[in-house]
Amino acid sequence: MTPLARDFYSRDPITVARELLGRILIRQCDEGLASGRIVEAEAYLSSRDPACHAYRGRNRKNATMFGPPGHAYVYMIHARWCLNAVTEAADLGSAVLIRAVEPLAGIELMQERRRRTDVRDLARGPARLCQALAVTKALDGHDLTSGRELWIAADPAQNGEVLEIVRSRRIGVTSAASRLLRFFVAGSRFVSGRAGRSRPLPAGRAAVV
DNA sequence: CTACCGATTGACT
DNA sequence: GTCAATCGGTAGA
Repeated sequence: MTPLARDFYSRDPITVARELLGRILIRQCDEGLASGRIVEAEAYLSSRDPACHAYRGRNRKNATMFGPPGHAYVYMIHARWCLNAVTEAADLGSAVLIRAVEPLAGIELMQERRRRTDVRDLARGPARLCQALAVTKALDGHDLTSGRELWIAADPAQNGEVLEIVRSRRIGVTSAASRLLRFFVAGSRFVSGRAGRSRPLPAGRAAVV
């Protein structure tokens, strides 16, 4: 499982968010290995996006967002951790929030960490995913291209299949709420929020990309 | 030092 | 569907 290279992340966050879907997020630590297929991600567009933590410039908390692309930006919200990948270029502050993965390896480990047995509840949501994969502030600034501890790789089983991707408003954001910067795999049961219930698209709510 | 907030979750009706 | 607990970071006194 070779890690995606820096070039992958050195593109605009919308492209990276879309292309992260279907890739494998891998967590290796003393307890063992756990992984999942990314099925949901959101783009945060630096100074041109009021919902982005970097919108008002650099501070102590968001410093890693302004570091090199391909590094993890981990922050706490409502007493829970969330994982981003820094994108585009250093000093810009754009990133992709990884919102959900479909559990693959290490399911028992994830069940212990989450204290839940239902596989659908293990990593559906940005903070659940971090709990399942033991992602904390300790990994803030970690290099996702290193192939150690935490990284992202292509799915060897995908074989060039094309994913059907749906685009919608981001979840939970209070500013720039109307922008369609959330992407998820159509029909996946492992997507958070209003998604699994795949109804026809009420105009403006979600659109197939 | 205290007050307030949030890119959430889980329990509940 | 609703709603309150959650706690580290930040701002402000």
